Amino acid sequence: MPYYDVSIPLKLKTLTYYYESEDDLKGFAVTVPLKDKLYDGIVINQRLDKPERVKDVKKIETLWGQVYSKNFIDFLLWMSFYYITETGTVLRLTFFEEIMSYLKGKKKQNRLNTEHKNQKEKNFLDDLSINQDTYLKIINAVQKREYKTFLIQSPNIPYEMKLMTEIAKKLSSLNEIILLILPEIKEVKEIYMFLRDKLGENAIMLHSKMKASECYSAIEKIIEDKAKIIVGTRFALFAPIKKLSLIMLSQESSWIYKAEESPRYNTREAAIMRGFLDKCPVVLCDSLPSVNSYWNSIRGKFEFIDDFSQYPHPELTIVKQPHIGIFHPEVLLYLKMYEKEGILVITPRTGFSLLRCAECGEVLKCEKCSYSLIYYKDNQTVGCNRCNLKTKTPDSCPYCGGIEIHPTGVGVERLWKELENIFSKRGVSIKNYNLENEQIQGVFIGQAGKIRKSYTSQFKGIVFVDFDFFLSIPDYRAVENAFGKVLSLSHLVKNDGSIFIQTRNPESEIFKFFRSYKFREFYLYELKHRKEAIYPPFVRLIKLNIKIKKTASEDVIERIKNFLKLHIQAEIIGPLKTQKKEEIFFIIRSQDKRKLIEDLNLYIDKIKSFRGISLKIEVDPVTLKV
DNA sequence: TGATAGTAGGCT
DNA sequence: GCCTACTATCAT
Repeated sequence: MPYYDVSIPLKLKTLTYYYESEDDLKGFAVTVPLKDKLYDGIVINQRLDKPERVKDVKKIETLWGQVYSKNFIDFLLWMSFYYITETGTVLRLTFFEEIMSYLKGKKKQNRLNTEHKNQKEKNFLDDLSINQDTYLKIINAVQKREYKTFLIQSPNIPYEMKLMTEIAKKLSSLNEIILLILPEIKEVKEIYMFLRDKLGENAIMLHSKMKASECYSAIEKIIEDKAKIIVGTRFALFAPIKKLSLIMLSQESSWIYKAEESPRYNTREAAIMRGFLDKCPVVLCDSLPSVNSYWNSIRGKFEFIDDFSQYPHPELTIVKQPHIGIFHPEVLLYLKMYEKEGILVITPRTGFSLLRCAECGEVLKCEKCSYSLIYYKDNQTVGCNRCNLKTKTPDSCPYCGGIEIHPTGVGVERLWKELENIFSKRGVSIKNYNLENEQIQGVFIGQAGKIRKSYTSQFKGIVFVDFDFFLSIPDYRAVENAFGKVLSLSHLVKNDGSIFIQTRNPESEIFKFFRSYKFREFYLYELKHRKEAIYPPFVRLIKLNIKIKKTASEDVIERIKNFLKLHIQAEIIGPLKTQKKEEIFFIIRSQDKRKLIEDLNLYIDKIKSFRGISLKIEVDPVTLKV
């Protein structure tokens, strides 16, 4: 009697059912009984015997037909294995609900047509050009129908978008189905609009802010093979496309690609695996590819394409952040010379500044979470961005009692004041940079984390103030991220423009790579350091987050640690504290990357069964902080 | 000692 | 996701 493992979109692993059919039902939608209810699920695989421990195997109630390809099921299984989660949790990412309502014929009532107005006479993408060699390489790779990953270092983000649209145009004319993924919804819409103008109904959009009915009709088009180009956010990687020809990922190093809920997958890694299983090429683009991806190109796993050096770039100047005043004289001069052509000044934080005790040199920190406190000069308060707490500015240093506390570092408030001082007499307007398509004239202020990328506005220059903040973030990827940020904004600068970076330590080794865009040396430097510090990509890190409930016995943590040490052949770091008292985490580190995941899959149920805890697992964590 | 609430475990 | 069985707590 044939048995089938069925996954149901619940936090649940596969369950076994039988069905009188010798067919391989892998990828079929089915309805099965569970407890005393019926659930829809998907057949994951066929098996000859029932699992030993199960007494009565129930029967598959209804067979709905094949909805996922076998490759796609393998992709789900890989997701479940690699991220150490139940198959059901992964299944929930795959538009299963939409597929079932399609099969059951419950077509959504008001087919909200996403018909868009044939507006836009001109799009910023029209004028851009791309490297024809790169274009042809990708088209050729698609026609070979083999897995292969390209890593393209792009000159800027608009270039990536243009490359995507050109390739989409060509491949849709050849009847290929391609998936374009970008980090932000705004960017997805931009490309979608452009492609809709050129290619009409062939292009569809998929992102998490779409209405249920819009999402449904998108999935319907995919099922009926009417969609040739699927453009979306990471959400779209799990679209039930039967035969993919190409996956392209813009800004592969973006932190937005990391899912924040279980399964905490990394879109880049998942996209590569989907391409591998579907036997199609994967193209990763970034102006500053992640160290991880670059390493993969060094060791021959990816083909590296340098389109960055094919195009001119703004001059990058690194100057000393002065102790008094905010701007280096050279920067000040530049501001005064080019203020009419538009200059964007970027600071890492809100408020006026941080505070530092002149006696002991400590920067004032939040008592609860030890984040640096932000000083708001106007109302004489200090606040913690993480805990959202605001208190009166202390009169004395909490560490040494000293009474000389000075502002240090630069925030938005302080920038405003300084720029007003410099420019008020000259009648120059100072504005917050947040609107799109604004007339660029005068001096703009932006806070690094909040800048929304525009693809049309162009400045004469960008100035990064207090850049050291980005480098001091406690994350092994801080350097990579800091310079990634600079390059991801470089398209906002005209070709004859300049980017200034103000730092307290301009002699530092890392800046020498960026002065002349010497990326290879940067990567080698960074990789050397990671190897020495035993960090990825040379090892695998897994974070185990443990919430301790009231019912837990006092020594659970100790017992879990002993269990891990006994069964997992890896370095167990922790328990480490989080800012929440009832939550701790372990970092598990191993050079045998595959074995670590295998071992954890083996023992995860045992770890979960410790009483009074709830466990969250994160493979390849983005940051070691919580 | 039984009602009640909150929670942990299993489902094939 | 949902049902059930368990246990801690408290009023009776």
